[in-house]
Amino acid sequence: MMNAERVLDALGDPTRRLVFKRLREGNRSVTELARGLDVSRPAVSQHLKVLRIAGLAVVRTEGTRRLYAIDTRGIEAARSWLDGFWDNALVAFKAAAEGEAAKERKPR
Amino acid sequence: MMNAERVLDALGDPTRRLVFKRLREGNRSVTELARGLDVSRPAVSQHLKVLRIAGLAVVRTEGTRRLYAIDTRGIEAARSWLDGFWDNALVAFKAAAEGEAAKERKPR
DNA sequence: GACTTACGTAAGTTTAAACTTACATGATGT
DNA sequence: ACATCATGTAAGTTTAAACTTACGTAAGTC
Repeated sequence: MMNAERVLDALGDPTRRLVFKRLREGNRSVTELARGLDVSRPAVSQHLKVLRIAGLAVVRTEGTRRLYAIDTRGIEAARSWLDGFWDNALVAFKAAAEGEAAKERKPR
Repeated sequence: MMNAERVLDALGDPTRRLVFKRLREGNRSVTELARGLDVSRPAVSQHLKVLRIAGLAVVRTEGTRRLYAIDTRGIEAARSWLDGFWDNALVAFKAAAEGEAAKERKPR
């Protein structure tokens, strides 16, 4: 089972999310992924390692290159984690919303 | 619309996730939430602010206390964001699988 | 009105992690 | 065998953000 919290840690960085988003384009090499991003190629390599360990990316070696792609297992893990809050939260939020509505609208 | 990336940034910290998880217990004051956690009460306050801005928590003032609860909007935003990868990921995976299949066909 | 409780925030410190440079490795081409 | 390409990782630096202490404020209590 994938560790959902590890996934959230992985997705908690903007640059890493950029790398992750570029994985949608299909199988990409590290150099390709680094192109356009304003961080160095080794930095991207490190981000990919984190994504891989989190279960958000898979890698396949092809010759001298390493092609990365999205791994759905990490996504699924994060989804389940979020869903765990859904039921409980809905009740609590409803109660809070009713409390807020009863009071005068007050920003901040 | 809630900013999904802001939600992910918010959930990217372990301590903040701990606070968030404690919100499941229902409406809790800052002092209550801080109890048990190994960070100071102001630290929890700061985490709650981040959660609130991200759309993961709502607050309701009751006398001198401020009761926090889970806000489902942030959760929903994160879910949608993740779902945006789901389809693409499947496509990429398919493409990868086909590439693999083409390779598999020859050797062995 | 003084005192307490509960809290948010400012200011400064500490720490974790993101990043860079430099280097080592393994595959491919000549 | 040598050169090149693509990459991962070690080591050290830099930076962002998590944290603490100190303070100010608003609501409740005596």
